[in-house]
Amino acid sequence: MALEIPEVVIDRLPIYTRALALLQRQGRNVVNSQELGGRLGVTPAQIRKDLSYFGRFGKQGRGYNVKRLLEELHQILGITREWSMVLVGVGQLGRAILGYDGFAPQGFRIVAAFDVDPDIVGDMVNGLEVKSVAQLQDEMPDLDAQIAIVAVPAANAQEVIDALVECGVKAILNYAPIAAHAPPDVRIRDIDPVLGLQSMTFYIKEGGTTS
Amino acid sequence: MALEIPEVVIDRLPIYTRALALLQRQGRNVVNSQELGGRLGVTPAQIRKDLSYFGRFGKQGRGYNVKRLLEELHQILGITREWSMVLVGVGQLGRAILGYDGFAPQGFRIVAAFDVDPDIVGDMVNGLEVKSVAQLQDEMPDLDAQIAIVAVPAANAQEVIDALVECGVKAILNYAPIAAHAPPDVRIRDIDPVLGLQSMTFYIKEGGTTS
DNA sequence: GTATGTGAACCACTTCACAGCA
DNA sequence: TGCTGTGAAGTGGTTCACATAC
Repeated sequence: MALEIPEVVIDRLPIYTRALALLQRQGRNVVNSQELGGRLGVTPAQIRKDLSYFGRFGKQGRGYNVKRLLEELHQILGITREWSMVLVGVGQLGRAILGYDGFAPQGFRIVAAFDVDPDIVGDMVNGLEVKSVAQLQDEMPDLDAQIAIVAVPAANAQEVIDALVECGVKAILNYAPIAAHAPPDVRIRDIDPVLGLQSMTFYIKEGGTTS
Repeated sequence: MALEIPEVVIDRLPIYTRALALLQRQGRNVVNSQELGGRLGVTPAQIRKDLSYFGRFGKQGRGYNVKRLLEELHQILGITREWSMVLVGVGQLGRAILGYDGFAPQGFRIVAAFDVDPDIVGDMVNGLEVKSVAQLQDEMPDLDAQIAIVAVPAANAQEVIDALVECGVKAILNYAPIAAHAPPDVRIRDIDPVLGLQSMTFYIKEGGTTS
């Protein structure tokens, strides 16, 4: 199987997955690239090309079986299983993340939470006892978590990420507003709503130009 | 001035801005594209090319004056002013957004919050009285908010977005996990942490391939 | 007849490499 | 000498268009 799948393609697969899951809930059995593309704002050719990196899932003249394609995508993305995650940073943002109900239905579960603040360590938050970051090295082996969520202040984010990498974490969802560094075998996704706002203001700042 | 600036370029400017602001706080006066690129994981040529769309801000042999470049970028992005935003959806997620302390320092202020739930309407949250979405049309003209944040359940997100567009909103930060539609003159940014997780699992699912 | 899968053509962004300026 | 600004070259992703299969 191919080693040369563009990263943008991988980034689109979860979107397809999300749309297919919706179609399935709506009771649809079959969908074609045209309709799927229309719903997502993506060209039909794009969808067909993206899928073709992984196999031939459609039927000419008909389209794609929703259930089948959804299963294939789950397989491809590695989301047939549950994934355990650890959270570092249990401040306001961290608590919101712990309370976010969008992870569990998709198979992502936060199994431990860490903080530096001694006033917070020991607290029960959403059914989890907050542990000290000092214990990270000790606790991680038992947790079997390859994914971490970082919700600490910008100033401490890089050191936390370094520590997590040291513990063998392979994917990081970073909420701190910094450009984080990690070895090439560790994936990082940054979530910073302000960046999105700041790029949108460019376009609206004065009856501005539409793309 | 050019009408043909790639959207990817615009998306990078806030990152440059963030890094320059940090440099400024650290007391640095000058930076060259090499160092800035190193910090951000971007090639120096990329930075120079991106900036060249907007003008000539550097000095040969020296680099860029941090303060000057920062000001230019603020100007370009339209973030010299404050921006007012409205929030729709004051559930768990909405409350977390209201409490998020990352917006204000960057000049983004939530000036009103709306919800459908009569049990929530009237509540004071973070100093704002929650209004009914039914009042959206009435309230919006006074608020002078061109940006909206959507934090309602997926099932209601599109109708809320339609209503906001109707009210003249020009940019939407969408936290609902759907592919939202809007007219071309309205910008949308989606924030869905699950999509990020699902694309990362592709790479880590079994001692997986690094990019 | 209809919609997929895919090489080929196209387009857009990135990187190169060097002239030009401090 | 050192680093920017930028045409030109290169690269990679998107779209086209049609043979293929149902």
